[in-house]
Amino acid sequence: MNIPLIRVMLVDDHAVVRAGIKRLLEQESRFSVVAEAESGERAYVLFGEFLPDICVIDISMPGMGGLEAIKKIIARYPNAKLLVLSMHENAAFANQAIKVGAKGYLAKNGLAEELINALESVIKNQIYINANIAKKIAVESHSKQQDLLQQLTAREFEIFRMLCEGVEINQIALLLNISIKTVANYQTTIKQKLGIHNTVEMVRLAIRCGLIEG
Amino acid sequence: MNIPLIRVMLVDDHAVVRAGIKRLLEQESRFSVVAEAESGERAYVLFGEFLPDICVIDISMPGMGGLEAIKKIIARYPNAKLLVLSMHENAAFANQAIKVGAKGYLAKNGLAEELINALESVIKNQIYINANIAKKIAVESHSKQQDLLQQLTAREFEIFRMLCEGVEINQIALLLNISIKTVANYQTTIKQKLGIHNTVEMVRLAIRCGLIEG
DNA sequence: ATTTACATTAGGAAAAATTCCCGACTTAGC
DNA sequence: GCTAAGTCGGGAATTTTTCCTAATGTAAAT
Repeated sequence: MNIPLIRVMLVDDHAVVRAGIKRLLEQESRFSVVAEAESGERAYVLFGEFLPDICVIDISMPGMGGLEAIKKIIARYPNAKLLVLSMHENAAFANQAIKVGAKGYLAKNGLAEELINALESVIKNQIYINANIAKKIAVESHSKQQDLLQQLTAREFEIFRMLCEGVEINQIALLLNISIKTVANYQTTIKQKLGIHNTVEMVRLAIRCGLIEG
Repeated sequence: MNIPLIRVMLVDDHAVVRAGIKRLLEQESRFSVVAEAESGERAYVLFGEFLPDICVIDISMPGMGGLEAIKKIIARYPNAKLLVLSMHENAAFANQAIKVGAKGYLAKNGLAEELINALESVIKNQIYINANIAKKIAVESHSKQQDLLQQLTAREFEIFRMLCEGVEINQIALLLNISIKTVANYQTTIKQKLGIHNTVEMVRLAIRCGLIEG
């Protein structure tokens, strides 16, 4: 009896990490890495080309970023199985990832076995969220700051993150293929929702929430 | 003829990354991962216990962090071969790592082959630094962050700090009894001197320099 | 003592960013 | 079909930022 291999695609801007995970998965003889992408843009293209059974994707990548890639992929392939493997063990990121259509969220500091488990859960059409993060979601979701971030829509959150990363407005517009005006307007509503009056407060809030590092 | 395996220790807070790199190295049949640590504290303890031929270490870890661990290890074992594998392709980080005694610095977005090369260079008592980063060091080494702040005049520094605290320009003008125009002009020259293009970078620089808390 | 350098202070003009208000379009849910 | 919410962006007014210029004061250098 020959069980077909699960065809996996890896998306991460770190080649070493990709190569490592590839070895890791292929050692489990039921996985086969059929494609790798180093950016959100490439991920979208390659997903259509290879139509993998599942895609492991990092969300904090330069350029388009993972969330946007997930959104674009899900828009075209609503049943795409996307498992987020992030360095942020952070409720806000996990929430947003699931909101835009990811089927799982897992921190890189998890065990290798957990990655395998997560992959298999998602393959079985389940949603997988790391236990620690699930706990954090439960705990943090009652903190004021997290509530604030929860108010943001997916798009707002995404733009908020980019703004806090220091990406300039015209760059954001370019990367997201929307007008500068739209980004500027988003910025205003984001600040309003977060009760923030200037850029400095915005960055510091983002740091407090673990969205970006100091 | 039996070549002895090179005994490697891995230090990274991401278990998945560790496991991946372990597979990656052990596929190259001349490496053997003899120990793994998930924190700087553990790294120091385990290094003494296993005395590996070489240690691959991430510097951005929670807790003690990699730099501090490197310093402690080098203090006890000055000939320890420590290769930094970091997510930051950044001259400042590389400088710091080498300064505290690391024998190599490599970004995670490099190729898997580069990791192997780096390991072998360091084993041969060479210093290995990724080409891109070496270039960056050459360029940036004359403008270290702390030196940057030293460039600012007293008034500039004062206004810089207030700006980073989130005090609005008209408030600053009021507090210092000078014109809003003056404050605005200062802001421009401050950004120029610091090589900064927007408010976000300004805040993050201030946090990195310990001027304000995240 | 006079020059030189530079820090501090601003104004004017132009450019860029932000805000506020509004409308269009799409999608999900009842 | 209707409604609510999310996404997108134009128009106009306002604010912020930049760039240029220049007046002062002060301290070090010649």
